[in-house]
Amino acid sequence: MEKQYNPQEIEARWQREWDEANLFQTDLDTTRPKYYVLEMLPYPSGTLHMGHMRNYSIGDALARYKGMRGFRVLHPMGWDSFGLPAENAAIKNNRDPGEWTRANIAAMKDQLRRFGFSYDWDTEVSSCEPEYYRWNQWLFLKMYERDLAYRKKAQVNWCPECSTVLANEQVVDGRCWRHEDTEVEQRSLRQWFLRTTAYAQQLLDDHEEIEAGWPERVISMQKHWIGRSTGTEVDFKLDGSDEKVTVFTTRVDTIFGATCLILAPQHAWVEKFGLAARAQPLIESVARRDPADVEKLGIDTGRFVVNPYSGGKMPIWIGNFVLLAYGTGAIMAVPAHDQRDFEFCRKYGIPVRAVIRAVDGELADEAAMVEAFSIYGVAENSGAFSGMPSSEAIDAMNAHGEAEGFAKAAITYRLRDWGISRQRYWGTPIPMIHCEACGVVPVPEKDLPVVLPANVKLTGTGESPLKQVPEFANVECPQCAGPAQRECDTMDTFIDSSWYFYRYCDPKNDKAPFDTKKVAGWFPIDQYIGGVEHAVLHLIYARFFTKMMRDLGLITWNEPAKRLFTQGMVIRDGAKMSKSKGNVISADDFLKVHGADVARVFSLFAAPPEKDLDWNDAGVEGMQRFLTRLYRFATKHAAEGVGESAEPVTDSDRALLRKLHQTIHKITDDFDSRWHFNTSLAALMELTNDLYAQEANLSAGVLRDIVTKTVLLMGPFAPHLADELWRELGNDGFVLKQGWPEVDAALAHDDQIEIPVQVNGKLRSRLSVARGTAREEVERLAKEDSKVGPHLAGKTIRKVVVVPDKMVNIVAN
RNA sequence: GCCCGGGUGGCGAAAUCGGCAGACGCAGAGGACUUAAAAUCCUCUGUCCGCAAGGACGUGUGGGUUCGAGUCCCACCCCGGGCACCA
Repeated sequence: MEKQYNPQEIEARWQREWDEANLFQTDLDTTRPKYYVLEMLPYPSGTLHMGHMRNYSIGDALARYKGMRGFRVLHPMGWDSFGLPAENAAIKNNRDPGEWTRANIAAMKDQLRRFGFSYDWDTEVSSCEPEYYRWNQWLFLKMYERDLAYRKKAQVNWCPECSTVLANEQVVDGRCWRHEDTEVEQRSLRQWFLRTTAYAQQLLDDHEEIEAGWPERVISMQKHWIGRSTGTEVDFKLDGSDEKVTVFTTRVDTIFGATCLILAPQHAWVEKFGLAARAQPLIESVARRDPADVEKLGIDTGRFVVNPYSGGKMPIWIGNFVLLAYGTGAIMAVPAHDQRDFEFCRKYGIPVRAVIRAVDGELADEAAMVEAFSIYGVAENSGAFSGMPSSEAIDAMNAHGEAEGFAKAAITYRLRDWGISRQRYWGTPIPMIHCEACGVVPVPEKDLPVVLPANVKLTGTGESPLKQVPEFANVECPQCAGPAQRECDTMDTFIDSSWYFYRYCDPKNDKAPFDTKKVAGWFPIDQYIGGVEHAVLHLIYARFFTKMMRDLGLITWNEPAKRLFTQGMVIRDGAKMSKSKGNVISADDFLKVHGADVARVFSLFAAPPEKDLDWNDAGVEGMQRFLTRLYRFATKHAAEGVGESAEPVTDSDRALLRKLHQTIHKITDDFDSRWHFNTSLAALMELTNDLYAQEANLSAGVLRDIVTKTVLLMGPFAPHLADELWRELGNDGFVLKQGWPEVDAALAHDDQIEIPVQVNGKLRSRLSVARGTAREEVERLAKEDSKVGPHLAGKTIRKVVVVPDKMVNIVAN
């Protein structure tokens, strides 16, 4: 009997049934192949947005598909629950961040449940709980033991709005990644760092292992971020002294053309020369500006260095375009062969000396130069190296410098060590103690976790809030038992998300971050899914942590995730959904009006998952119509054909069975290769349309077979509807526990096919022929075709191209 | 400036290996049912010429390769993203 589709009623009922049956519990039976599908865990802001919903709809479709294909699936979810929003909300509303966070988690978990995502909540992880963050602390201690965690005074990025330090990765165009309008300041603070640079080369090399499964874009962004360049480090002696300054250059072949040495304004020698105050305006002149708009500024220090290759004296300058953080913070300026140096030297009247000529040309006339000649050529006026091509000169000069002890080949990375100290409350306490007598002392492992104290007064002044808590801050030194101070900074929350995916495999372990054997049974992650905005933050940190944990002996592999998928953003009215733009669709409202299945199907249908999705309310109606059509058809015929043969009798039977099996083939292929679920759903719509069109001509048993398999195919996309119809058809159990429908190649096969006939590449007719018709026969039919004839009149056939079962092209003139 | 993507109807898109461009959905037009509306169902819908049959044109622009190009090659234009005074 045809029924009315009532998604809200159906969805609530099935969510209850799934819970009661523990349907999503992870199967630990190791006889079946495993599949680990992971979606990036959310920050518990309190409400799920449509970007999350899209991310999880993709992951859930995959998880359910793999489940139906016979894999035991690990499909976990958790909470990246430390972080500033909780603290800011606490200051604003005078509420405990923990209480606020846990209430948000409860609300979002309920929303996830109401979307019907197949998460195993027994593996849930929440990073703000001591059961989790104690292992952040433990890992930190292990890194400290291996000198991978260290403390140093450093120029750091300070966001006045966040009142805390930011990692380089969290600074975007000189502004805070959380506050687009807030300019980041530089402060000199003592901070904890993780030695990510120790893994720079491995992070690059191991791209090879993941290249096949990660988007090229992400790999290329990471390569650029790590920024390896090969070159030479050269020591220049201060004239009249034995002190040296080192510069890094990729073009040592140009060194005979160096006419001055330029220090970054923050370089140690600037202070040494007593010029720090004068150099300050140079620092400010480049702060948060587009480099193209910044005029080059310099200060002559009046000092000189000696060029170790040429023996010549070169003045030392300070320049605003030299970066302290890259290379050694000092450069040799070769104006003739570097455009930036050229601009600087011309402005300040520093000589230009050409030493590289084009391979088939002459040395440039320095006085007439209007721009630098910056490509490889042949060295001239370069002592013993004259006449050598650039690359040869580089090798020879490296060898010479190394022999003489003033230079050596070197590799420089753009990647910096990861500053992780945050002067905030809602994060993992750094497990260190400062003792006046013993210095920095690690908290003994047995004293972990260092628990974040509750009821802390938050003021947002920029001082670490934990300093205001004497019972936390004042502690006995573990070494000498004297009075000591705890480290009161907390860890960057990106630490939390750098290894959470391991914890899912063993979430309740209180002896170790995880059991090595348990994670080995699930890793690597078969498919990781999340937003591309994490390409250089989270995804570099996560790879770094995996390598570090491998070196600690916790795991044995190099890379956490075999495959990564980055889905597009959800856009509405031409902009990313955001509160400030007022174009947000609330998940709760949507569930009330349309239900979960409509949301899921719409988000998968409206665009292929890697592209941005334009949210369109009319399109949503269309998906509702599709689900309703399928529901009505299935319920109308639910009782028919039980126990009857599914052998085709009528032509309609054969046509629809063919369509069904072609659809199964297509969707299976989409899941296994391209993930173009928009076309999977289009195929299911076509099948549904055909069912309606042939409704009266189908044998009951065939109709039942087709409807049953269509319901199974819908399982990954609209799981509530699928289970409801599965039950309506008189079946037991859940769609998720059924096998994925098999393609019957014989049924999918078309015997009679239509092939286009072209004359000179233009479509003129179509032939209906049996599949496999011989070339000659097709050619004969094409030439005799009544629609083709007029186009051949008066012409000579020069050639006939026949692609069997595909097309015919008659070339004539 | 450098590195990635991308450009197809009114809109979201499809065309997976060089072989019928525009599947599927939205929007629109017309019709059926209805006292009426909603819902549902049916038909049409790239542009131009034509009563029609049919024809011409058509995947950012210009060239090229090919029997045949949205797809491959060269040059260019535009849009989006990433990085950016990286020595």
